[in-house]
Amino acid sequence: MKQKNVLQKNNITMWSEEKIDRFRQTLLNWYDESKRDLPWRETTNPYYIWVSEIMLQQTQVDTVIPYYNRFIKTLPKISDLAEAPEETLLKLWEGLGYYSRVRNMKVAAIQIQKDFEGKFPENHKDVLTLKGIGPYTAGAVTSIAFNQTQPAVDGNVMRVLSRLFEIDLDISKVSTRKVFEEIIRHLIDPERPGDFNQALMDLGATICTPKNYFPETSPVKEFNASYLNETWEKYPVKKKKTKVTEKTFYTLMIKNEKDEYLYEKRPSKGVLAGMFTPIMINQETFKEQGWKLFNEEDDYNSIVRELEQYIAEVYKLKIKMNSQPKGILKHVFSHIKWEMIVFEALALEDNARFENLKWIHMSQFDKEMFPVPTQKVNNLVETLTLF
DNA sequence: AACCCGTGGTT
DNA sequence: TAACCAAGGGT
Repeated sequence: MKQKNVLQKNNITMWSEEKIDRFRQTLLNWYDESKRDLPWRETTNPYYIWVSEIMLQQTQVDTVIPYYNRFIKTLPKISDLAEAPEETLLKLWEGLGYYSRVRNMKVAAIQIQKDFEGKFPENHKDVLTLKGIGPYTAGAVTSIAFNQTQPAVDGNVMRVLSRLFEIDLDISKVSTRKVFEEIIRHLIDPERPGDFNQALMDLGATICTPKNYFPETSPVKEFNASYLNETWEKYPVKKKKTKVTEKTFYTLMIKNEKDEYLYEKRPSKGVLAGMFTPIMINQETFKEQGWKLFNEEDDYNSIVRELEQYIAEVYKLKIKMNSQPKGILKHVFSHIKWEMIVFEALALEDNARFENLKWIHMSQFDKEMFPVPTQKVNNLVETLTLF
């Protein structure tokens, strides 16, 4: 029995060597003329390439640029990253999201100091051992910084290739990436692998986009089977996401006599792990615990009395809440939607002394790292007069 | 394999 | 507006 390779299994016919050569030339010529000027394209320093690739995970180029510039300016060497306190790193990352990315980078920087004598590893397998670096990022860094012929298959590349070859595999599945990597191993330019990978991504980001895709404007349209067959609207195939769940929180901005506000550090796992928010009480959990004498509608009086009692019992803190919410804020995550019913409150005695609680004065807000939902609450409260 | 993890921009 | 999307990785 003859063993079928990955491409044969998926009914993908690879181009001839001659066609592959023409494709490389066409794509790289287009890239040389049309590539975007990006700060991380001014260097081959693997550390800087690494930083950019981590920031670019699930994040748009325009968002990343200022973060990237500030990050490498503040921490110009891997050793700086390895030695930086977590608060410094989180402040540099504030607003970018997916905060485990920067925590993992610190872990990886320490790995590099320990296992690779402080020098970013060149071996692809070594790179993959670094925390937070997966198949895409390993391929990106080794191809761009070290000119290795490694595939770097991201969402752009899968979209471009699925249209070029009319591939109907579901690109939301992790296993699909391997098929596209095999295609890239055939196509990648051995002289300029990093540029080749980046060219495909630029093409996906600027021309071969998800929407507003006009294939006749593509520099490689003659290679595009879905264009020639007028089937491009079918690609890429992507399973729809499940709906986001909604959660409602009574959110308490508690102020003491020193005009400081009370924040609570979230658990080390889960959403916004280890970050500060005001005290947030999940409405559902609250009800389940038997605090249910209130009815909703526009009368918050009974809710407020219960919340005051709850804070006294759970946090050992006497507070006086305003009887009406200051506002209702919404924040959408990738998979959750928060509704925050924000109340202002005064601490009648400053005896909240739990480890996870922290009083912070408004004048220190810009020095603290706050996730965006907390920033929204802060902004709301900054506009109000308490009592 | 399926789900978790932020945020901002578009349609 | 709800849904979708963006240079993914960890568990």
